[in-house]
Amino acid sequence: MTQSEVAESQHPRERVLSAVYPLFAHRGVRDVGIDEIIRTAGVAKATFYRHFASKEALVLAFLQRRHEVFGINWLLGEVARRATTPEGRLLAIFDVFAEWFAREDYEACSFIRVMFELGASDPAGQASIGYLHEIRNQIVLLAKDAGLDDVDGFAWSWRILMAGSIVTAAEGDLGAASRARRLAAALIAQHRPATATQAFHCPASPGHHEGTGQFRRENR
Amino acid sequence: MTQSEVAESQHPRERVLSAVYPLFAHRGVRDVGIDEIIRTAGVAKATFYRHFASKEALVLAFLQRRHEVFGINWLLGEVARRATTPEGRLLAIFDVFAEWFAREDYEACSFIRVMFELGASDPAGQASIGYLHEIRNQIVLLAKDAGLDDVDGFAWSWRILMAGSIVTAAEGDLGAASRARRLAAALIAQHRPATATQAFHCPASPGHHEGTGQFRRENR
DNA sequence: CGGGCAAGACCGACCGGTCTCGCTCGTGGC
DNA sequence: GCCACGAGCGAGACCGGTCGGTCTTGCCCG
Repeated sequence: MTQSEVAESQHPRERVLSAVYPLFAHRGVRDVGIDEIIRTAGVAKATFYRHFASKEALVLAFLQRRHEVFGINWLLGEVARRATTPEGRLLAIFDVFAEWFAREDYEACSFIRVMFELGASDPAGQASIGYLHEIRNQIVLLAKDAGLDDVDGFAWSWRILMAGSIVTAAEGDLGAASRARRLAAALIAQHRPATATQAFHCPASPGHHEGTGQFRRENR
Repeated sequence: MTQSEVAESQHPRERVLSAVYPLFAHRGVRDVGIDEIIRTAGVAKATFYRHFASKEALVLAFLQRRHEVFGINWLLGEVARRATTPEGRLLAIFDVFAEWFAREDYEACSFIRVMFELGASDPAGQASIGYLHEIRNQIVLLAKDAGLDDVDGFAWSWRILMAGSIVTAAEGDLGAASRARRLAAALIAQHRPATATQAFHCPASPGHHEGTGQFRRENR
């Protein structure tokens, strides 16, 4: 193997995965057909199906790739470069988001998009939800590091801010990240134990249950 | 006309719209084909195309219908039934959301789903973003009623909470609405003018711009 | 020589969209 | 009051294109 050419002389499976990544990430899953995939990857159709049992298998592999290169672990690394304290690392998530949202080819979160595109009952939708839960679990660990109260409820609320800013950024809000950061700071204050908890006014909601870490909805 | 039968003896366009509504709302737009639509509506294909120029035109009509029967005006009505004060009406949004999320056939926000499914450059995606902006504009008016500061930034932040809870509810958080409500209360406190503004600690972010009402991203 | 490959023909199913049939029913001329 | 007409309709054949997926061919390289 000459190793020259471009970098295309890799394993066909790898060529397919790296070719399909931007297509799926930017345009979603259903809009990209097999023919376009193999054309972009420069791979024969038979070769594609030697390495992937079906398009669904490719989608699952894409989601895993997304999780590996642009998921929570990548985010935790970025966050660690920017802050040293546990609370600072939490808030730094939205500084990373600010750079992400500012990209002119901002493509939002593939897990959320696939969950909506294919539905929660589809295997790829289930996998997406699984990765989103993995993100939330890491938030739980960060919250524990920060010594916060009710880390599970905190992580769910944190996910609201992450998902909400991702969506409103796609809607067109250029300041979504900084807005979410302000809300995140308030959320941290709400979950700081004992000393100087919430000093702000929280109007009561009649018949308003607490809503702790409860979970699970049957797939539609 | 006997007027009996069922209630199906309406105008074909209306039959198509009411038949397609649950299909699009629950399964998205691309998953539902023309053949299934006309079969469900009990309408001939030629009749369908007499009333809709294309499937895209049907999607646009669906979005408009969604906006009319389940959009911001419906939400404002529900909210008015539950609260009298401006701040109470704002917070009541998440009480309505709590009931919405609890439905076993919860289908999330069609505007967000279509925006992600078709992309921001697609006409239907553009229309969806337009309806989302209309929602935000009504939040601005509610915020003005409540006498809050920076109503535009407030409305964007409020949309973060709405969109975020919608997404995390789809992920499986049964308490998304009450969590968002708590955050919303903190957001209102942040935007209450002068008297007793934020008493909580908001850690500084190095090089962190303010992020006011700026807006607009070019369609990808 | 043989396994993995690129190229691409081929498959049935379905896509969005057009067009041809009859049938029905409301309407206007008489 | 009657009837012929025509618009609108349901049913469905049909169109080219594309979908995901299979299979054949011939090449290249170990």
